[in-house]
Amino acid sequence: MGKGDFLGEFEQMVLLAVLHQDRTGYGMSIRQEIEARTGRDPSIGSVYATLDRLEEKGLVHSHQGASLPERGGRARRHFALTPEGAAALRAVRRMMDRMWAGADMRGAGGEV
Amino acid sequence: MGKGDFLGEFEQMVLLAVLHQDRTGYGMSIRQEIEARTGRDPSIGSVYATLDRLEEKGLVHSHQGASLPERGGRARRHFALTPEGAAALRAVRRMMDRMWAGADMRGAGGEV
DNA sequence: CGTCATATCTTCTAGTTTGTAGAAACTCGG
DNA sequence: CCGAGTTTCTACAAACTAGAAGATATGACG
Repeated sequence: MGKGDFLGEFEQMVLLAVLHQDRTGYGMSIRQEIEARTGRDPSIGSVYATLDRLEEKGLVHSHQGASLPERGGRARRHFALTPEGAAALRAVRRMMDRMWAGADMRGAGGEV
Repeated sequence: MGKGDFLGEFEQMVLLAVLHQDRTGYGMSIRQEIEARTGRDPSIGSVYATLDRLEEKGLVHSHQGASLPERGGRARRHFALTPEGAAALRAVRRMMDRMWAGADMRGAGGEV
């Protein structure tokens, strides 16, 4: 019924960013990973909101980082992919691959 | 501000289905294309809602089909990709490729 | 002919989930 | 206490969803 059976667009990006920084990534660094790769500039709030949703769904797991930041601040919350998260990523990838299969962009949107 | 600068997940799928059936596709057939390729079973209402949104954004163009259906019913509304739609598709593809680049799923979600 | 039953297709309505941004709160070192 | 680095909260906009309602053509049947 719900739409919650699939990954939204931004959820995919965040999940991939978590994968790229497995176990070491936290809010800020994940935001940066996305920015560096895509040029998008999501607000930090968006990232956390999505991260929280992904954790609720069991696709991601978080734990408090040891507090040894040298330079002050609140303890980091590190994220890691769960097996379910990895599976969701593979599933969405498979779906999109099928949708793209045979796509011919030459002349798309041509003569009206 | 809005999120509307990018393509949502389902918007991507619909846009690709339109591409695959360029100029001949209409609500029902587009729904089927998605189902056939991905196994998803979106309601027809979802498809039209998304198609309308895409047309508003100028990514898709629609026109009434000639009424020669042999077997009664309302006239079909055919869809085609616009140049902007093709560009949006290429853009989202590029973004996702960058997010996936170097993704290593081996052992992802491993030892907790 | 007329109008009705039926098949196709589209539009409308109403609600949930995702995505967004910015402000507020927390926590550490100095 | 103050400033820097982080996370959480609040409030709203956009995307997604399903199903019911509306529209429009054809063929049947009197």
